Amino acid sequence: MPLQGVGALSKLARFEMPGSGPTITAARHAPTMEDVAREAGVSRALVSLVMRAQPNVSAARRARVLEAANRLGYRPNAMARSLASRRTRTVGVILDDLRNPFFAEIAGGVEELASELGYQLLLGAGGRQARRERAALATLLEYRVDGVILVSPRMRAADIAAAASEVPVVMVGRQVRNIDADFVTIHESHGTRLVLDHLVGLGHRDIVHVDGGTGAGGPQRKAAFLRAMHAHRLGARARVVPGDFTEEAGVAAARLLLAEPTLPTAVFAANDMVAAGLLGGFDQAGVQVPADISIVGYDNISIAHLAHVSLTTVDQPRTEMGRMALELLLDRIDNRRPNIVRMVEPTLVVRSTTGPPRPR
Amino acid sequence: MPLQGVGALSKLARFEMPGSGPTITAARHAPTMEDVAREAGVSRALVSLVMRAQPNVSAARRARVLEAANRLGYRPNAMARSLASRRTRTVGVILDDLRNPFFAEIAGGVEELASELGYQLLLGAGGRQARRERAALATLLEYRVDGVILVSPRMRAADIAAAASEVPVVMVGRQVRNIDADFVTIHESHGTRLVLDHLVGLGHRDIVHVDGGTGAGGPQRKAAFLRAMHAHRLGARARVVPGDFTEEAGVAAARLLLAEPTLPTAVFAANDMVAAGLLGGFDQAGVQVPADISIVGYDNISIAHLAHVSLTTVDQPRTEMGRMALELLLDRIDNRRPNIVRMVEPTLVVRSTTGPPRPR
DNA sequence: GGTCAGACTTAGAGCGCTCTAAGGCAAACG
DNA sequence: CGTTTGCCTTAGAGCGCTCTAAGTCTGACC
Repeated sequence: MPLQGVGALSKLARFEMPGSGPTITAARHAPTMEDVAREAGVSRALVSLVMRAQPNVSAARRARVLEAANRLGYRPNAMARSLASRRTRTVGVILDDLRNPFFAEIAGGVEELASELGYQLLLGAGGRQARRERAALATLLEYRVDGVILVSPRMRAADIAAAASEVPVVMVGRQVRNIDADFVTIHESHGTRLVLDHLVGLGHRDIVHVDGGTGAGGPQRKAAFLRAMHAHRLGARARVVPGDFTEEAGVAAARLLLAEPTLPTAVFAANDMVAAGLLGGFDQAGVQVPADISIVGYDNISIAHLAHVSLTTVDQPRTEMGRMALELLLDRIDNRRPNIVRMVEPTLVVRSTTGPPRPR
Repeated sequence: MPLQGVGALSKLARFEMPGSGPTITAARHAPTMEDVAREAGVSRALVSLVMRAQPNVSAARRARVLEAANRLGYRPNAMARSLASRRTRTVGVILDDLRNPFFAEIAGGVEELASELGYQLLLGAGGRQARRERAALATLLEYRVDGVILVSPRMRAADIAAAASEVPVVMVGRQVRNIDADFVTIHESHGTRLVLDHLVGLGHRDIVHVDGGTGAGGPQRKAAFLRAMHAHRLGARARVVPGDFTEEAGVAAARLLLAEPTLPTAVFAANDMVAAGLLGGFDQAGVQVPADISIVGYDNISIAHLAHVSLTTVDQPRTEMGRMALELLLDRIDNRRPNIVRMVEPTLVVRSTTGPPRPR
């Protein structure tokens, strides 16, 4: 195994004893193609051919090179390869925060497919700040990634457009007009419609939506709720309580609703965190779910399926979205073609927080 | 903005019209240092000096170069830089699965610090398979990362040792003897002792541990439980129910305990998932927590703090562990020094699933 | 036996940058 | 007024690989 930190020494050695044979110096630094070529008794270019699994190399030569490489512990230098070939086989992923499972799961999907296809992932997080996000993107571009996946980016459209003019870009969860990129988005209103079809089908009429405020997707989901209520001829009874995608908002909403003379029969939360807060709030007040009130979440985060929670919610196939984004990106990298917008269909996962309303 | 996919064309152009001036060709490919140097009227080396923020460049020259770079939209090529400088300012992170919050949060910690220090993250996931993990590691090494962080690796020690002899390595969550690497580990038994001190302090004597089976940390946690019970002179009453770190195991354990004539007064679960399962199981049977039985988890995953769950549990500072791992790694990269083992102290987070036992 | 296509192999010029050694040039010195 | 000292700046040799153009060597064919 080569030692580290002796690069300078090895260079010296090479100059000082030019006739001492390759073996001695080869052991001092990470072996290069040159070393392998010498060991196998062929030219450097042939080694390159073998390493890239090109045809037109005789089986005998190939075996000899491979064996030499193996003997030396040769590891191709991806930097040098990328520099010469102008291809890095690396894609950049920019997301908000890995600690947010939504992003982590999308990244997981990207990673999964990337490793299957022999691509490497360069990761950058923006930590909810457009400025840091932009910096992370700039760095990725310095690494000359073959393409970039932006997951719900917060950057200004102009910044994204600039990047998209330099490198193939796929955006997940946010659509921006007039940008040369592909998109993976969720059919938002469809998910909401599924929820209301379910609730109304169970017999609910008084349905409250605890919304997500101005956060990403919040206004859209609220609008979709109102539209869907309207479609069910319940437009007049549609009610929205303000929230903000957090558990605390759910707790607060539960408190608010409990303070009123009559409870609605069902609550549709902007996401699962809010739903969890609602669950907690009602639970503490002795209100039974779903006997007294039904609750539906959105996202199907990991807590939703817990026996103790067992939340009816809308699932977004996050892993699938990640894979899809990479798929589009790689296709985009080697085919010049019109932009694609891929819609993902959410599905309803019915668990035990929903049931028919208590007869009155 | 430079167009993509016209590299060959630009090369042609350069040869065909050698006297046509640099501006025409410069617009066709991503600008290089050469282009910036020409634009600023200085040598390429000076541009390099400026780009690396080296001293000994006059302010005037520096400004002129920076301005030229900006005008051209120059972006240093990290591949070329790495190749020449033999430093990539890139660290590799290998983990099991991004979709597991435990790993995602550690990775989040690493990312956070990395971006603060101007390092880039190359990510690889093993998907619970030692083979894939090894492959991911090999790829990272081809990219000549400056160092590697292995989070709870499943690889054989020999594979890790081989990697550690090529590149600085820091391991998180697993300790291996005789490997030239640093370690970030959790003081396992301390966490368990905190739990038992808490429970015994509340007056509990009949405490059951639902263990994690043979999974990582399972046997250790079980052993720590037995030791701590012994230390409290409760060795004879210590009881372990087999589990496996999943929610289902918790549900099954609850069912098992409920089938017995008397319930223990407290249960210490191997992790929060098991605790959630216990909670669900007892809940369904109408057993009150913590009035009838206290439950303690381990990990403090995001669900633990939900109002509806509010689980007393042991927190492991995952973000901190990630940051610490990178800190050690970077220190290790530029200082040759003895290996370091950094112990992280878990803390007990008391919420509402624990209370004094019901008097009998 | 000479020729030539086709299969293999090799030489060598980059890819875009870093970094050492050497060069230029002004101010300061004797 | 010729040096010397320091500060800037430059030339140029790589870093390890890819890839085109130019070989070399067979064996088949006439």
